[in-house]
Amino acid sequence: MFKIGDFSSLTQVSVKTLRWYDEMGILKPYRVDANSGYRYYSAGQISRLARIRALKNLGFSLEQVKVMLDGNIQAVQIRDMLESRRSQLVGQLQQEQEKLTLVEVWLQQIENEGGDPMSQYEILIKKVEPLTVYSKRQIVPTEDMVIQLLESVWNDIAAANVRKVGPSITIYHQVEYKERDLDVEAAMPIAAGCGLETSELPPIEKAAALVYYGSHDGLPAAYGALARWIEENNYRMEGFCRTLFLTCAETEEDPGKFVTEIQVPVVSRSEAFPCAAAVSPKA
Amino acid sequence: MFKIGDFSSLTQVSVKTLRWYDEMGILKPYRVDANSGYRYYSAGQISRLARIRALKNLGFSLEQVKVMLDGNIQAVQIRDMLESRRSQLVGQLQQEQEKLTLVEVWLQQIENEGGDPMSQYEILIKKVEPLTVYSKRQIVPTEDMVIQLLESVWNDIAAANVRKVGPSITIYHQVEYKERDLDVEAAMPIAAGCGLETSELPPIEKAAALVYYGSHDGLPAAYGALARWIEENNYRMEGFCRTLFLTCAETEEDPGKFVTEIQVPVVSRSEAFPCAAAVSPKA
DNA sequence: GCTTGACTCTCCAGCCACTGGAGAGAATAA
DNA sequence: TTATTCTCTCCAGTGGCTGGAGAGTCAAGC
Repeated sequence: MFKIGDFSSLTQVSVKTLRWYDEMGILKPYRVDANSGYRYYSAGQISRLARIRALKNLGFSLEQVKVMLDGNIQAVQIRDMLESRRSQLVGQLQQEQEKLTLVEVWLQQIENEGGDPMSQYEILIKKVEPLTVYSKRQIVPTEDMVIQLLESVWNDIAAANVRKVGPSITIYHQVEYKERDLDVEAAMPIAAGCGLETSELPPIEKAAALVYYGSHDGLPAAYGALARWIEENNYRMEGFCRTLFLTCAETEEDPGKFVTEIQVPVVSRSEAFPCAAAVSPKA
Repeated sequence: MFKIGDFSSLTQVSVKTLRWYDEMGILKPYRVDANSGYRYYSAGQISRLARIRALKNLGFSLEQVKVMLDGNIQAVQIRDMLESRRSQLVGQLQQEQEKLTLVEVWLQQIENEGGDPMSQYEILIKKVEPLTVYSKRQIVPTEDMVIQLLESVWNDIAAANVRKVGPSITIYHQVEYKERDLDVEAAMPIAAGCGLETSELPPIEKAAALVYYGSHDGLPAAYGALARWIEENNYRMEGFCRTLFLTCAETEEDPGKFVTEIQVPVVSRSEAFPCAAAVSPKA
């Protein structure tokens, strides 16, 4: 029988943590003195505590640990929990790996160029959620006509008296760069089920996004910069580029102050993530 | 000029988050109406928000992001922050990798053997903190004499009237297994500066630890099981093993209920961690 | 039996970066 | 003038603890 302090120095688990495990019902003391409230632990409980620490060590939450230790649980359930934990870990590992790569690329750029260290960071990798939109897709002869397609979308929405819930988007349904006969979609996010026929823009798991300031004349250069960045950061374009007109003629008068976001779907150049091979045991 | 909701759908950052950034002083609205308290954002702020999101994306805290954006900060400081973030990330990656390996080994064992899925998890990898102890080191002819060495330590401590602050420990200062002439140290954690001469047990960065129940006769088998586990989990022993007598003759009468912990220092077999190579950019 | 000091108790606040909700006021459309 | 949709502020909660305050308890020495 140990008092909490002794049990703590025995197991190298802090007194606070032991009290917390008591409160959570994950490790009740063997006996609690009714008068003083003192907690007394038995030697036999060291095992349970060791298990708790081992499971926590693998990154399970206390709630999960509780289930694994208390529920009269079968091997198959343990396996399921391990499986889901594994895929979680693989995902985390990939994410961390990506962050690390980004940090290291940035460091390299500082070493090499010494320029404004913030300048690069207009660009970020993000997940784009699926979006409900009203849209029109068409093959237009030249770039200029894209705006007219967009305007026709605005007109339809104004006519139907529907609220816009996001910025105008154009999607280029072609992988290569073309000057003529562009297959382009003009889309406007609206709420679903509001009269107009809607469609769903698919999510982009990983998009390289660049926010650009200034008139639309600069957009080709911005696309170029983004393409270069994608190359340098060991990604590969895969999918259709989107342009989001965050502000444009509708909300901003001065074209020099337009704000535009370019989204390019990408995948890591090193898919079949190099760690994945090293990960499986006894490989 | 956008109201918070519009700015939110424009940037895909939630209203709550924008309010939070306001409160934290990391992104103040362009204008706040004095009467209504309504927040109004300008298109120009999209850039700052994009930077915030990009830096957060790399895993920096809001506090750090604030410093990076507000302080008139030099390239060298940015570099330092990136450097420290990088080493942090490398550490995290290694840890996650290890967890993943442990999870996968466990999964494999379930596949192969289908036995009690919890049984393995008496064992965990942990860091052992340095410890201040009173100790005696000696070459003893046989295993049995180890107990006597330990008892002599107990006697010294009792004679000096000093409190013990942890379990008795024996350390085998030899790498190979020997039956005779063991170089062994018996140690007892005590507070520093209490009269007795103390020494410091070094920390163990990574120890495979097994908690064992039962009389000391079973210890050799436990050592064997631990050694096997280490092998299977792709570790390698490196350093001197410790035995912690969590309970023994002092606190427990029944030798069948003794609780003992074995600690074996280990290193990952795959030092020069396989991901490390894949990590550097443009490798 | 009394004092001292070490231990233990409970309860509250804080961490991080938000999310969710309540209740009240403000803006906009019909 | 509603009715609806914003927006505001304030509070609670997340996980897994750590730290601290203030009060009660235990064990040893006198």
